[in-house]
Amino acid sequence: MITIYDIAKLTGFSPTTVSKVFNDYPDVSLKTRRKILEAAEQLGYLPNAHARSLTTKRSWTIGILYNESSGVGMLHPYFAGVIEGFKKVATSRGYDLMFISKDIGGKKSGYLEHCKIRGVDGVVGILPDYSDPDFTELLDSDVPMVLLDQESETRGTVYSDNLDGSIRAVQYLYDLGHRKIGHIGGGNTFAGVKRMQGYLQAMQELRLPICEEHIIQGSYDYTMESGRIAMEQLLQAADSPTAVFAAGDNLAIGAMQAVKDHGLSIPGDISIIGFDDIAMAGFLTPSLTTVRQNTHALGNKAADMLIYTIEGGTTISSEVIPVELVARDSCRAIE
Amino acid sequence: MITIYDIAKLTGFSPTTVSKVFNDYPDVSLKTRRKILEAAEQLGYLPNAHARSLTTKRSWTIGILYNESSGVGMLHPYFAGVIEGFKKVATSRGYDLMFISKDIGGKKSGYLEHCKIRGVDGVVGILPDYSDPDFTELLDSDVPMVLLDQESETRGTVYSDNLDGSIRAVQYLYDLGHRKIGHIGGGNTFAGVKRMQGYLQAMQELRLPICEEHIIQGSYDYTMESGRIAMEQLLQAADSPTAVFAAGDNLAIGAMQAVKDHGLSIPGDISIIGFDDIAMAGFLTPSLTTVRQNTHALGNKAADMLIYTIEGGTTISSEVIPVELVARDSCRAIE
DNA sequence: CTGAAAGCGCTAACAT
DNA sequence: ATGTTAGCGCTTTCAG
Repeated sequence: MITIYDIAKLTGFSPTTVSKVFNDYPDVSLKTRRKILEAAEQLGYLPNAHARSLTTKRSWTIGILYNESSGVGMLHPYFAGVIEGFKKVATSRGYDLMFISKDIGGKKSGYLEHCKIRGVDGVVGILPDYSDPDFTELLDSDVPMVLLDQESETRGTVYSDNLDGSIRAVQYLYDLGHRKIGHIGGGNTFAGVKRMQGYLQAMQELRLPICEEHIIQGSYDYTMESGRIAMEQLLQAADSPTAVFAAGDNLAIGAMQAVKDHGLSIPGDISIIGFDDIAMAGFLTPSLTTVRQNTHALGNKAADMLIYTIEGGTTISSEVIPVELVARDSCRAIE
Repeated sequence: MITIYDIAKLTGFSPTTVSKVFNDYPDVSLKTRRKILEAAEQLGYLPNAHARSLTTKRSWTIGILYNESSGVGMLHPYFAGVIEGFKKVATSRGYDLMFISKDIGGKKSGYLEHCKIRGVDGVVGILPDYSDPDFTELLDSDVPMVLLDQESETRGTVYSDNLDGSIRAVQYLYDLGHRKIGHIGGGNTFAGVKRMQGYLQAMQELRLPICEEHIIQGSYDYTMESGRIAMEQLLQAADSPTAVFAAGDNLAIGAMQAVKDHGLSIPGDISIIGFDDIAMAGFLTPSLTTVRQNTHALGNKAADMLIYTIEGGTTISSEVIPVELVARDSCRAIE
């Protein structure tokens, strides 16, 4: 391995000067800088990140926390989209991304321990359930952090405008003439709660009766299967809804299947609207009307915030990313 | 930060002995070991991975190479599934995962450079196109590596049995009575080529005429949109096929949409079979018959191989993971 | 069984 | 503008 000492030897300068060149110190003459750079090129020098981190206490690494236990995490397009967006700005700002699991070195440990051992500069959390005690330990630590889909007194957070999106979804169905509007919820997750809240609020504002039978919780991991089961229940209801707002596209897809299984048509018999706008939404039959989350913007913003914090900023803010209703074919006007 | 020196001071032993305890050296008395462990616990000691890596030249980090330029990468369920599987075994063996991009430190560089600077112990590649010159540089290096969806003389590789899967897909359609079987290809990717080959081979073995008009390439990134476009072309064909084998589920989904857009029914007018078995497949209407790739096994196997290589093993092998035909509703028997 | 000493590659005061 | 020195936290001979 080529080190700065090799370059120093070759050029006759000291290792310090060599180091200065690579760190863009101003107090190196242009001539020296050139010589050193040339020698580095010639020798094929590459810096050693570990050595650098050891002295500077900066690893230029950001940890990604995500749900590993439930199958969801990575496999959900939402997660993938956010990470894509996050990675783009993190990379451009010089940071690399590392997955932080509860285990390290093949042994059980915890998020905080893992972060400390790896010396990550900060962490981005994308979890459905932030109440995990192992997570709160990290939350109470001094590790810079930004959270997706969460509110916090002490940390920056980023999330979609779930409330607005839900209200618009219900309003949209209302405008199409629907009065019996059901909801398939996203369980006790941050987004699930917010969307439920938006649904309830919209129903109230529109002076629509809120019928308990028309509100069914899907699972916290937004699986299609749980959407299917929820819709089954909705269809059992005495006076089943003419339209359903599902808290996630996967839930909506499961719901669509249940409707079809009952020999009913979408949107003929029941209109369905989802939340997310996963890539698939436009390719379903019928194509799914949904509330689009801007996952890319979510990721971008989260990275901006985290890096700001890492680099000394201190604002604790909540960034709310606007959503957009995408009208397709799964809802129809009635009456 | 608590270091081994703090523990040494507290217990009265030398830093060396402390280090030995954490590295499970046998030549430390049980009593000493206990005292040191206790002190470590009490002080809240956590090792510093950078310092350790600096001396040992082992980072316990594995780099993930994936396609960042095309939007595909991370967003495709295939990728996510493989990484999930990979991560599980890597984590259990003590390794963490880091994304390796072409950039590092916010500057353009290259995969190899990035790997060297970060000192990863090995790399797993999941790329559609391994001919990227920036990648071949890494391929020619001494960095331990395993490749997905690729064959190589010098590196371990893991891939699904694309040939077998494709042959079975065609055979399945044949058994249902189909004789005019079209193919939507996965472009010039490893999997695309293999699946095309399987299609052609099966057609020949079944003594079915191979009609150029019935073979259309989708895009190398397997987008639904490209599947839709390909199917449009297939429908223009003078004597359009009664069944289509698509090289990926996304392609199949796009194809299904095109068929429906033409007022035709699946499987009434045209049968379609895909490849992948993404989570969505069973929830489409009609549900999609497809060839299931075991992404989890792919990831597991790749991790096993890579770690074996990292830890001194030298076998260069290709591991082929079996696939499975999942019959659903998008294909029907004719005549 | 325990410890002293050296060194991994780099950076940061602090001279000069 | 350049160099000296010390040290980041840990492991590894090698001696005792």
